[in-house]
This record gives sequence, C-alpha cells and structure tokens, in this order.
Amino acid sequence: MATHTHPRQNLADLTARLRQHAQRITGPRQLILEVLRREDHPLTARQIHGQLDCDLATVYRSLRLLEEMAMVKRFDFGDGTARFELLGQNDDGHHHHLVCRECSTVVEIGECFSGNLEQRIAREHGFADVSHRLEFFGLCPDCQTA
Amino acid sequence: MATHTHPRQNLADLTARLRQHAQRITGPRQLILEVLRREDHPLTARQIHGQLDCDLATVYRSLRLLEEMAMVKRFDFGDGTARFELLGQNDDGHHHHLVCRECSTVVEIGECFSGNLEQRIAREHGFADVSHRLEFFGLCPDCQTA
DNA sequence: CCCCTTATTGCAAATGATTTGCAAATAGAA
DNA sequence: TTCTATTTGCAAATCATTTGCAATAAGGGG
Repeated sequence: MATHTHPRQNLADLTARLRQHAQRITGPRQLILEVLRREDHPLTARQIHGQLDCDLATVYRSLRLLEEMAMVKRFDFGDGTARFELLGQNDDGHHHHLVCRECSTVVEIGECFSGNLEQRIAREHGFADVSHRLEFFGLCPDCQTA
Repeated sequence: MATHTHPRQNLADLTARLRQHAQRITGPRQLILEVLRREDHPLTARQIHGQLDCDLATVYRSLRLLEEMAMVKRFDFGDGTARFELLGQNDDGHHHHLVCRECSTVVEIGECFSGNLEQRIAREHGFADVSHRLEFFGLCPDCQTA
C-alpha cells in the first residue's frame, strides 16, 4: 500500500550498522532503533521518548548520532518539531510527505519530484550540490467530514 | 533579474491596506512594513527588530497580524527560525527559494513547480485543499570557492 | 484641539524544543 | 575482572516565540 516502505530491517542488522561506526551499542540506542523500526511514520523525539525509559536528552543525542551515521533521517513539517524516520541501508531516504493540517496524520509519498528542475535551478544560479525539501499539506479524509 | 519581484509598493498603499482591516496604524507596524519593503529577501523577526526601535515581542505580534491579513508571508527554511517577506496585493506569495547552506544567501525562485503532482497526490489519498512547501538548498558560487 | 475608549506596546516571565555541563554509570577492550 | 573512554541522567542553559499585564498611544466624538 504505502509507496514508501522500509525493508523492516532486523535488529541484528541495525546493531551491526551501529557498530560499524565504532560507537557503543547501548540500551537506549537499541531501543530507539526498535521504536523507529516498529512505526513507519516520522516520530518526534518526544514521541520516541514516550515509548522508552531513558532521558529525553539521551533520545536527542542518540537521534543526532543516528542521523550523522545516516541510519535515521530528519524531516521538518514546519511546526517547529523535528520528526525522524529510520533509513534502510543505501537508502538516502529522500521522499516526501502529505500531512494533515488538522490531525497531523502523515502519508508517505514515494519520490516523484523530477530532479530536472533542481538541476536547472542549480545551473541558472551557479549553485552546487543542490537538494530540496518538499512537503505537502492538506485535509485528510477524516478531517474533511468532521 | 530576480524572477520574483515585488512592485515595490509605496507606504501609502501599505498603510491603506493596513487600515482596511480596522487595525490601528501604529509606528512599529509602519516601520516593519518599511523594512520589509526595503529588503526583498525573507527576513527573520530578529533581523527586522535589528533595524527598528521597538520591542521584539511587538515585532512578532505585528508579523503575525500582517500574516493574517495576507500582507506578509512566512517561510520556513528548516533552521528553526521563521522568515518573512512582504506580499503584493492579490499576490498569494507562493514561490520558492534557493538557500546557501553555508552563508544563508537566498535566491528567489519564481514559481515553477507544477500543480499537477499536487492535484494527483490529493486525489490519490483523498486529501482536500492540498498545498506544498518547497525549498532548495545548495552552495552558492562564493561558498564553493572558499 | 481635547477626551475617552480600546487597541497596542514594553517588559518580564512563561513556553517548548533542543542542547550542554558534569559527575555517576557502563560498554567493551585488555 | 579491571580499566578507560563513552554514555547517561539530571539540571540548567539556549533559542525562537508567546503571553500576562499595567502603562501608553491611536483615532473617533465632541
């Protein structure tokens, strides 16, 4: 159904990836990966923390680490709170979301935005290494009737 | 040059528009409009405040008001700080930016993102009233050499 | 031009997300 | 098991933004 799906990686693999970066495999880090693996929607640090039993600061620190090692991707829906999703191996995680303005329900959108425009924009303005951030907002079916 | 240009509205017009909403024409509000009119790049509340002589809270309150009356548009570059641009009359202000990841230089990009995709996404997921937020990031010419 | 009512401002304190300092706890190598 | 460099928990600090409230100013009416 979902246009975007993680291969639902197993914990062993995740742990192995963690180890690659010469980082310690700690309880909180594994737990965070478990939570992210379980859900496949972007979660806020607070939401993750709600399902764990460790300090919120640790969640933030771990997420930052995981983001640096490209195991997690950060999204910004413009509401002042970052969301995080687990990344598969060799997955740059580039895709977009459709977010309900009312209830914040999130639908994952498979990549479908042509990179042509991006390239052209880069060239026209002499910019290098151009990327983009794109999110959609609207009213989900439920919130339309309500 | 710029693909996006404000008609460089005069203050009298801006003032008139302000008055339409039965709001008082106060010093701070006029000054904020002047600052926004002078620059044609998105400015943060703090940057605006730097060119004024009033409380920062007043700047935030005024910007919120101006945004509600559609005289100003808020942009989000994902750095946790909102930016504001003046809107022309009958201008919904929908356009995008190309932001330098190093020096934060901003280039205005004329709208060029097809609404087709947006429509299709809305339909496919049963969402209504769908809009999008799109920004580009890269390295500007100066920061590439440096 | 002055007065009066109400919208606005300034200031300080509150929020909420995220970060940081530091001492106590712990993963993993020896 | 021991030892040391990482991590964690906790509390306090940041940062952008908002809010309570008393003092002040805008603009209609006289």
